[in-house]
Formats: sequence, C-alpha cells, structure tokens
Amino acid sequence: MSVKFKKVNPKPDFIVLEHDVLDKWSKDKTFNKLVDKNKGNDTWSFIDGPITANNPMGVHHAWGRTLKDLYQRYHAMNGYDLRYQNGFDCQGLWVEVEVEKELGFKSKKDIENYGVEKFVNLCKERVRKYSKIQTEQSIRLGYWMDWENSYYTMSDENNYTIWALLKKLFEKGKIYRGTDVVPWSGRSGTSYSQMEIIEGRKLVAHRSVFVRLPLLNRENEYILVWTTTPWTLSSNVAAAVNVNLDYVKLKASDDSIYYFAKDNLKFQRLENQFKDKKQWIEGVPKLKTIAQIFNERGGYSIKETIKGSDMIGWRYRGPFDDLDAQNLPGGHPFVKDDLKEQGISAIDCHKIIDGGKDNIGNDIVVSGEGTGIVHIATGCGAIDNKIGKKLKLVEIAPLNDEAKYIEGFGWLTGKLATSIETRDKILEYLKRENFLLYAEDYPHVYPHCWRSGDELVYRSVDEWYINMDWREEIKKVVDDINWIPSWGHDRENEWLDNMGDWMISKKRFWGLALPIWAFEDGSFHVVGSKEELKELAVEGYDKFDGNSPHKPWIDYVKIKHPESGLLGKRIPDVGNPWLDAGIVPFSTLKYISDKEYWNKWFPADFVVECFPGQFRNWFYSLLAMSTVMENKTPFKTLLGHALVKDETGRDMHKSWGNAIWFDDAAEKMGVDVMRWMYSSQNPEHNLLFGYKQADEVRKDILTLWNVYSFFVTYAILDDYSPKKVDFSKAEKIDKWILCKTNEFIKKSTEYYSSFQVYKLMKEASLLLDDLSNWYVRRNRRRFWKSENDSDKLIAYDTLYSCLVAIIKTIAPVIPFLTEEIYNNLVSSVDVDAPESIHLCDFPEYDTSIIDNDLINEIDTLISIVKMGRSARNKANIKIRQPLSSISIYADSMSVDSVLNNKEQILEELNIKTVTICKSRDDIVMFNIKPNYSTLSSKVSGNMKDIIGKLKELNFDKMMDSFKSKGIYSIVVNGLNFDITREDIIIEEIPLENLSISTNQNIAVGVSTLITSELHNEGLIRDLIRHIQNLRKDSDLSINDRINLVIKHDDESLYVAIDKHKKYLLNEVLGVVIDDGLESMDYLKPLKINNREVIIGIKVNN
RNA sequence: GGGUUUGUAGCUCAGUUGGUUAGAGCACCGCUCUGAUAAGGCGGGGGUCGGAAGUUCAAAUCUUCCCAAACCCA
Repeated sequence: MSVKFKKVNPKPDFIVLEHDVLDKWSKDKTFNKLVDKNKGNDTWSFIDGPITANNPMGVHHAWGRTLKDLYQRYHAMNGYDLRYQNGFDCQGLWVEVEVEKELGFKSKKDIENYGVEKFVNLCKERVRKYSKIQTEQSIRLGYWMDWENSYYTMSDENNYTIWALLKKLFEKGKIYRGTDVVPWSGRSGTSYSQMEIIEGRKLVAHRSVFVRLPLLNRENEYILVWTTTPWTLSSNVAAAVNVNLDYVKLKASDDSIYYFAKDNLKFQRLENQFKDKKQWIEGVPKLKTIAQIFNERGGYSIKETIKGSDMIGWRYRGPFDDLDAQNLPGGHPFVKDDLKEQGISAIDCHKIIDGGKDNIGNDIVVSGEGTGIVHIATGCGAIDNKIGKKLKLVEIAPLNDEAKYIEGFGWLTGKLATSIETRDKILEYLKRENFLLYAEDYPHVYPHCWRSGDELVYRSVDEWYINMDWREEIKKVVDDINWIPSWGHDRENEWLDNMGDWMISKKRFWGLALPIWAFEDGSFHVVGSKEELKELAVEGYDKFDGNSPHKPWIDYVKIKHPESGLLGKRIPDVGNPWLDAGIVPFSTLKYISDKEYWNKWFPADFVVECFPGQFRNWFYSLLAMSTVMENKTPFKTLLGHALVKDETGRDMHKSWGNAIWFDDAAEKMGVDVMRWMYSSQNPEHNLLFGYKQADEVRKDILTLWNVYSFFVTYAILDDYSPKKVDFSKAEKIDKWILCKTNEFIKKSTEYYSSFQVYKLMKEASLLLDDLSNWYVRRNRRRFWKSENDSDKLIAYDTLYSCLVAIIKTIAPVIPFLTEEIYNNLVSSVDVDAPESIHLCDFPEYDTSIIDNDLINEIDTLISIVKMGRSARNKANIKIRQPLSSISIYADSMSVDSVLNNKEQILEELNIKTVTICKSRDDIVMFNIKPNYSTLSSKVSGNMKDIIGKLKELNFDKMMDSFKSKGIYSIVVNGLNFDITREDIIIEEIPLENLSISTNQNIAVGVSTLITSELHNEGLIRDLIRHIQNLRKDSDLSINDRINLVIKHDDESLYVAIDKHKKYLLNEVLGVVIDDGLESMDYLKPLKINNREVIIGIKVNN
C-alpha cells in the first residue's frame, strides 16, 4: 500500500503557504538541523555587512539579503559548513538623529542638558528595538541566519578590536591630531568626513560677490576677487593668481583700474546650466559676464595684458582690516608661534601669491567661474589652508562650533555665518566701504548637513586622523579580490588614489570611544585593550568597570602616560562608524580571543553589498583595516548590487507616496515572488520594484505550481509510487525533458558558483516553459488513459524526476514553495529522504544521460510545429479544423526532426499526412528581384543582363554560396560579378493551395484545401470543445460520465455526428446521446457552423 | 574639468570569440488553444542598435572622435 500524495489546491494562496512553511521550519528546527548536518565540513565563509539597526528593513535591504541567503543555501546544499552570522550596525549619528527627533531636540546642547548617559542608553535601546524588528522581517523573507547569534557593532568585542587596530596604527605612527579646515555643521555641532559630506550635497543659490581690493602704492588700482561665501572675507589673508595666466588691466568709466584674468572678461559663466536648465534654480537670472558688469557702469577699456607672475608680491588692503583678528600677530584664535615672534599679522600677509598646484598636479587657480584671482582665507577653506601652511601664512578661523563668529571680529562677533541676515549685513558693509563691485545669485552644488539640511561651513578644528600614506598596500590587496561587477576593482582603486587621510573623530556622543588619551604636554597615547586601560588607569576605573566602552562611562577613566607618567584624560570624541563595520572580519571572527577560529574563517569567501557609496565606505574600511591587521584581503569575492527604485525608475520616497514597505510587499506579493524578482535581476542595474513586476514573476511560479498540481492530481488517481526512471525504456520525449533538466542542473551549478543567479532564472523560465507547454501538454493523454501500463509509468517517473530536480535546483531562490512541493512529493512518500528540501544535496549533473542530438531534434520539432501554426494562422484556419497535408522541407541538420516525429507534427497541427520535400521548390516559388540601390554601384552598364541571369538561378545553390562565402559570383558578358545577399530581394510565393512559413533551414506548407469530410471533422472538434467547456462550467469532475443531447437542425452536423459518434462520446466521456433536452441538468445554447445549437448534459454514473 | 558605467522596439532588457533577415518579456491590436494552467500559442504594428568616421568580404559587437544619462572625484 503506497502512501498517497496530498491533494493540491490548483489555486494556491502563496502567502498562507509561506506562513505554514515558516511555522514548520520553526517547529522542526530545520535550520539548526542544516547547521548540524554540515558541521565540520569544508567551510564557506560569508561575512555579513551590518545593516543599520535604526529603522525597519526596506525592500532595498531585501534584495541584498535575498542574494546573501540564496548563495548561502546553495553552498549549504553542497555540504559546506557556514557561520550564518548576521550583523547589526549600531553606532553613529544615524541613531542619535532618530533619538533626538523622538525627544524633540534641536541642538547638541539639548543632549548635554538631558544627560549623556540617559541619551546613550536610549540609543542602545533604539538599536535593540529595531534589530529585533529587522530580525523578524528577515525571518519572514526566509533569510536563514543564526538569529540568536547576530553581532552588534556596539558590542565590547567589536569596540575593543578597533582599539587593537588603532593601537597598531599608533605604533606605526599613523595616528595624528590635525588642525585642518573641515566641513562643519553649526546645528549638529560636528565636522564631517570626506565620506559623509558627499551624502549631503544640495543645489542652492548663494549670493556671490565680486569684490575689489585696493592695491597699495598703486593709486586707484584694484584686484578683483569673487566668492560665493562672503562671510569668509572677514578672514581674508592673501590673494592667489596663476602665474602662467594672462591678466588684463581694465580701465573703468570712473578711471579706476581693475586686474583680473583675461579669459574671464567675456566668459559666460554657467552658460550650459542656464541654457539646459540643468543644475539651475528656477528664478535665478542668467549670470553676467564681467564685461557686461563694467558696461552697465559706463563702459571700459583694456589698457594692458600682463602675466600672473608679474603680479606676485603686490600688496593690497583687505576688506576687514579693522578687525582685531586681522591685526593680531600669529593669527587668531590658533596662533602660529613662529609668525607671532616675527610680529606677522594677517594684514602683513595681504599679498598676491602663486596659487601653485594641488597634489594631482592641477593648477589651483584657473580662469573660468571666478576672476582668476582667488581670495585666500586660510582658516575657512581646505585648499586655502594647505596653501597657508605651505607659504607660512597666518590663519584666521572665525567661527565657533555653532558656526558663529568668535571674539575678535568686531560687529560680526556672535553672528551666525550661514544666516541671510549676517550675509546681508556683510554685503551692506562691503558696499558702504566701497569694496563691492557686484553681487548676484549663483547656483551651485554645495555641501549640507545630511541630517539637518544645515548649510556647512569650513572651519578649522582639531580632529584625529589616520595617515593614509600606505594606500599602495591597500591597492595590492584590491588586486586579490574577485569584483562583481568587475569594474568595482577600478572604482575602488580610483577612490584609494584620490582619498585624503581618514578623519576618524566626531564630536558626538553615541559611538566608538576613540581610545586616545591626551596629556598636558601635548602628547597622546592610544590604548589597545581593556586590559591595558586597567593597567594604566589611575582614576575612575571603578566608575567605568561594568559598563560598555562608551561615553560617558569611559570618560571617567584617567590614565598615566606609560613613559612620561603625566596624567591624561580621554579626548571627548567618538569614532567614525565605518571603523565599526570595517573591523568585522576580525571582531566577529574572534581575532583576539580565538585565533584558531579566526584562521578557519578568514578571509571570507564572499560578501554582498549594495555598491553605490560603499567603495568609499564599507569596502574601503574593510580593506584598509585588513591591510593594517594582516596585509591580506578580508574577502575573496565581492558581489555588488545596484539600487531599488519604484516601477517607473524613480527613487522611492515616503513623501512621494511611491514607497513600498517590506511588510506590505511580503504579505501582498509574497516573499518567494520577491526573491524570484531579486534573483532574476542583473545586479549591475537598478531594480524597478512594484506589484506589476511581481505579477509577471508570479506567472513563472504558477507554471511550476500547475505542473506540480497536474502531476499530483493524476498520481493520486493512479496510486502512483515514485521510482527512478528507466532511461533505456523511456520515450524520446521523456528522454528529451530529462536531458533538458539535466542540462539545467549543469548550468545552475555554473551560475550559482559564479554568482550569476540572474542567468539561472532565465534558464529556469525556459525549462518550466518546455516542461509545461511541451512535455506535459504533449503527454497529457498518457496520464489520462485508464490502464497503468509501463508507458504511463515512465511518463510519471519522468515528470516526477524532473519536478524533484527542478525544485531542488531552485530551492535556494524560492525556499518556501519548493519546500511545500518537496514535502508532498518526496518526504511524505519516502521515509529515508531528508525531511526538508533544504537538507538535501544539490542535484548532480548526470553524465550518463547527455544527448544533445536528441535535444536538438525535439527543439527543432517544436520550431517546426510553431511554423506550422504560423502557416495556418496566415491562412486564417484555426487549429481545430483538420487539414489534409503538410509539406516540409528541412535541411540535412533538421531533417531527422521531421522523419522521427511525423506523428507529433500531425497531431499538434491537426493534419492528416506529412510529405517530406527534397527542395524548397516543392513548397514555395522564389522570385529573385534585384535590389537596385545596392546593385547599381557594382554592375555599371550590365544591369539588364544581370537581371536576366538572376531569373535563371538555382536558389539553393545561391543561398549555399552566401552561407559559405558571403558572395555568389555570376558571369555576364565575360565579366565576373560578386553578388551579395543584400543585392537581391527574395520574394517567396506559396505554391497553389498552400500556406507557408519558412526560415533559414526549414520550409513548411500546409494544404489549405478543406473537403466537406474535413469540414465535418472540424465541426465535431468544435462540438467536443463546447461540451468540454460545459462540463467544466457545470463543475463536473474529470471522470464523470455523461448523457448528452445535441439539439440542432444542421444537415452537415447530422452527418458529422453520425460518422464520428464513437470519437465524440469517447472524448467527452459520453455514455449515450439522448434526445430530450428536458431531462438534462445543464444546458447551453451556442453557435456551430453559424447555426444555432443547444447542448445539454447530465451525469450518468 | 577628470574617472567609471550605460545608451538596442512605447517600457524593461538579452544579444557569446565580429557572421544569415537584430531578439525576448510587458503594453496595444487581430486570430487561436485549453478538463493542469491565474496560463499558453500564432501573427501585426513599432528599430537611423546614441551620432560620425575608420578597420573588415562582413560591425549592435573592434578602433577613434563626438553627444547624452547615471554615479564617483575635483
């Protein structure tokens, strides 16, 4: 007694099914069984890039997580031992921002007033809350991870491992304190690293100014400078030119003289932006040329042209020379001692200097947008600062941490640099004091705080840096990585070439406590471990002990310098969060606590991440940190994927109403559908995510389900017990689908192991189509017939074998549906089989059943059938109408397909006989016409004769010649002409009473003659079809037998029914044809042969 | 301004080492099949393969230049 399969719902609810499978996995602890099964085998090491545990997971995260899951599942099916560790990114400003929002805080001060300890605890709490939510969501997605064992970047282990790293860098002398000019947000009270600033760029219009600076010792002569940040003029130190540029000496209508770059006089600034309205702000007027500006003031004349080098050393009066800051020797507020000793103030530095070149060798001062003379404020710009250091200029840094002017700036002191009011006051001042030539609105992309939208200022501050002068070592590591897509390699190297030193400090609260203790003599010490801290601690360790290494607790600890013995306290800063994520290959793999474990799992075989941005973030920090720690790559293969957009390609935005939340998507479209969608996407391109796309994907899944449902329906009826297919006894069509499935397994292995699952999904669609629309459709009758003979059983064995192989192959992609099918098809009937498909081995390519000739033969057969259908369609004869004959010409490659499969062709096309033709000429006439446009240039005066020759040609010979040589030579009038395919136009004319379809290798023609006998058969087919529909509509079951009434007055239908009665009854499971419609249970009026017919049926069991 | 990537049907994209008449899915229209099918099939309309030049018997594919978009860096 065999075990019966469970009945299959032909209209499944995939969402319910997924939840059932989730319950089953949870109840059976299937995941744990998988882990145990592979324990101790060869390892496949995957490292998860931590997800920011700050909000619920989005559909964009689900893409990466699907890829992570499916490649892990694939490797697990191949027996590898995996770690399955998920990661949460916990520390950083992202979390602070959300907590601040919840508390309604506006500034950094609010946090201090509230209490750092309470605030930090809330940050931790938020991370716990969202990591839990994300865990639930990931489980819903089917992401199999060891969820009890996720790593958190806020963990002690993670933080202390970073300490160890920083210690190594410290010992190499790579950690330093810099007083650089960096982008700064007054509202957030913090600086921004090069990495972050990019997130916050915004197109804005700034009031930019042309300012004239009077030259000393040159009466009524000025240099012209231009800036978009007038507030920096307060801190002007020098003016830079390009020594190689030409500068004009312009005389204005009031006889004053101006110097600026010659190219700038008539340069139309931002011309393209204005014209195309790209990167342009609505309402901002077109920019004027400098010539226009002077013309509006009464005209000008050019007196002279000089070189930039001629101007070097000229002295000028600055716009704010009355301010204390401008007059203090050595600068303000950071005093340069050597300059102070010499008594040099900013005013003393007001000279024209050579701008020089940047580190890539480009000129710093260029003509174009400005005036070719650049106002240098060494305390307000990164490049200015570099120049200042090089040329030993004083530095004036005007702003405090709220971006307000500090003491020493007279009437400006206390004013916010970024406010409109301040700007207007400065403009008024410049005008009043005769410095302002012209002001305008200037649109440009300018950095803003990505969290508050606050405009950034450039501010000179103390920050901590890693000297990245070892970038070449990292680049060597980059070469050892398999980048997918491959251009990632170059992109990463480009970043490494251009990046500056790594600013690792941030003046905030929630994050890695930088283990840097500073001493009063200006020295500092980096602590490398908790143990070292304990050892050096002289104060406050007891208050810290028992807490995580975070603010405020860590700040209680004071240490003594190991050499000088001075007492030091920790710098107040927290660390850059990419340190947290980059250390993961060390911290989570127990680099410090368990080297053996680390050796086993490092480096990772695989990482997956969304690539935009990560070249300078996670990838960079991973590579940099691994290079420091071990000088080895932390991962062997990197798979990057693009972004998720909405259906139309726009970004998904909450406020635009086009965002799709993960939870909604999961419960509406189902996660198998989502996973299929993600997997089919070429990861290099953005994914357009939406319900419409989901419906498309669902079609493929439904095809699989329908084949499965078909199989189970009949298998139950026949009490079928699965067994291995006897390949030798199988029919050709069985062998064909088995071979195709086998090829699919081969390709799958190839595509999974090269991380190109999207190619596999295409193959899966094609195979499912072959299985459903050819194999099952062609073989339905084998399953229907009543006797359980060997032919039927082989069909079962074949279909069963294909189904099981297919679901195993795609189980990593759609784990739910395949599990459901597997449970019914395999584990319910085979006690020895694994209880879950995910505990199975991946199917193996069977080298004993390779038959490419057979695959070709049947594939060609399918295309012949398609051509036959096409030919019928052209003649407008429906398939149900039988036809007498089909003529087929097939070339030597294809002829076997016809010879061996005549029956299939006839049956598919509903035709009586097939004739195999030796030549196309038996089906079609060719009319070869010259293509005058191409031919005319070749034949000079011989066109007429060539046309004549063309008419006599043998078509096949000509085509063969085109195929082999690309040309066909003809001799006319003793001259040789090489004719190409383009030179002729081939017209195909069907022979009489044929409708044709042709391609390169094959020509088919169906006879369009319909005898009355054929016509009658067609009527019967129509009738059968209608009766079947009525059975179906009346909810009769497949094996119900019926009584039948056909009421009509059509003579030909009488004849037809009389002749084909047996066939008719057989097809519709009819017992008898009655005459009273009254006794029938179901009736339907319809039209056959354009005449009214009523059919009626009732069950006769 | 520099770098990377991408330009193929209305939309989304395939197109192998250069090789027949450049394809698929969706959408639209017509026809058709169906007792597993929520499907399927045949056909139609719709293409300067971003543009130009070059190499070649042959270019969507290779080379050069240009144009456009996205991203990155200045």
